[in-house]
Amino acid sequence: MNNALRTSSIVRTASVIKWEDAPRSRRAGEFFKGLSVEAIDEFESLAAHFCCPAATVLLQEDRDPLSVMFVFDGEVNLRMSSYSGKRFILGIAGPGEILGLTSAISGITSRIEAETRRLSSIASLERQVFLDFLMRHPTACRNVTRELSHQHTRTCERLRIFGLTSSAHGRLAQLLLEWCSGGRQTRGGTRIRFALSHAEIGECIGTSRETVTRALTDFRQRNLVELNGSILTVPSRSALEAYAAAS
Amino acid sequence: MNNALRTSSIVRTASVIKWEDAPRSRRAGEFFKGLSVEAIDEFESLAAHFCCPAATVLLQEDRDPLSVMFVFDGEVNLRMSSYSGKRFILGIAGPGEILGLTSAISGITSRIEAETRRLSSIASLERQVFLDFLMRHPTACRNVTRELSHQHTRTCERLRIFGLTSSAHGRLAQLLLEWCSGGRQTRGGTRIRFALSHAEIGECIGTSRETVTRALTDFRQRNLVELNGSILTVPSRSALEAYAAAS
DNA sequence: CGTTAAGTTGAAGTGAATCAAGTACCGTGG
DNA sequence: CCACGGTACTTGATTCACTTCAACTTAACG
Repeated sequence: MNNALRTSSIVRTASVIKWEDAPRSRRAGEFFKGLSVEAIDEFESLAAHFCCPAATVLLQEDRDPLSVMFVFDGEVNLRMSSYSGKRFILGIAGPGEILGLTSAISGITSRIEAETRRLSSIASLERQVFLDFLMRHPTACRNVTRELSHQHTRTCERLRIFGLTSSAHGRLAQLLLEWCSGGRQTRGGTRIRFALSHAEIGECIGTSRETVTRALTDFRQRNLVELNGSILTVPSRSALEAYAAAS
Repeated sequence: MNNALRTSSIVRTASVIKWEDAPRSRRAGEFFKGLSVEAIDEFESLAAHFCCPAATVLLQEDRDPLSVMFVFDGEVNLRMSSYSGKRFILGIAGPGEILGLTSAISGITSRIEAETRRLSSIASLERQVFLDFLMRHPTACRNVTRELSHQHTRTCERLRIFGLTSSAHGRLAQLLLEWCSGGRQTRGGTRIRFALSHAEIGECIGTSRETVTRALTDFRQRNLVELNGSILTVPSRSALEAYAAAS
């Protein structure tokens, strides 16, 4: 997994041929789909590559609205925070996702903060350089459009949880269902990795640590979930859906 | 204002010259910016124009994900609703906005419903026709990208209200501040038109009718707002901001 | 002038935040 | 090996804001 953390320059000097296989796989996500080798090469020459340790702030509210970051490897917390210190997690960006895209396009300072959860590999472009690149490559522009609509869909789903589900238990159920989509189907149910602490889960659904604990123990008693260490299993997704709908 | 409700065919037969002035002004919004006369003409030939009365459902959850609608005139409620009957208003789309854009681009069925608030003038394109149009006109594609990022920004702002402000009073204050951006600055404060009922405001911020009433009377007593019929005045925006931050 | 929708106000019930105390689980260093 | 400190988790008691239900007032409209 850490292979991907090698900087591009190393890959480049190794072999030009590799541009068409190995690096291509490294470039997950909408943006690089269908781009010509020349376009990717150009992108590579424009981007600044770097790795950063966990808890590195990549984007901050009202600051640095002028660059776009591509996540090649790692995990990045996307969060919002208020002046009163309250904050919440909008989602977690993984490989292939683009940070600061919305504000780069519109020019409006976004109020989303990005912070790495662990060692991550990032490529950064200045806003104007990025926009010029899009002008030269209509395919990239179309990909960005698609990526934006994915991001918007995700934000809408999160808003849906907040807007339509008033109870904390219901919101947690919804969140687990959302995570189930990315989980592994096994006999015994859908299995998902449970990397977040109760506090962070609370930040995802806008509740306190304690409420998350209580809700999870409640779910366990109802046999809606099973917890073994950091592995969470949902025996019956439809049962959880029914619970979520009822709350 | 209802002039714009004339269908395009009428405008067309009237005079070809008018294509370059009057209709251009009718086409508010990101999408038509910088488009050539030929491109707009092509768009016009592809689009189905129609007017619809208030309370017409334009887009429905899980239905009709295959068309894009351009609002030329009128107001359209954007809302989400759950199977349990609960629903909330995400925002109100006006002239120049595009409905169903996100789902048309990504192909994922969006869960946003659109319903006219009053007599509205709409142009509709089938999804694939729209996508083909974008392929032929890179400028339109770029405009769509910008429009998408605006929509995303708005969704984020709404999510911000839900995620960061736990009290209903605080959320109302935030909503009013959001509306202030589109209000008129006068001596005496920022004046905004207040077209929504208390019930609808409640749906915007996820609270009950009664709570909205109580919060508004509270705000009046604190001199944070003044209410005269359907005109709401915010004497000091900063005072309201301070209140919102404190809650 | 009567009917319907919207707004107002009160009282009761409840879900969740908060505070507080205690437990389990690490890795560290004596 | 065990004491130690830190973090995450658990559980209980209290408090409060909001929902809900209900009665009532006001406004809107044919």
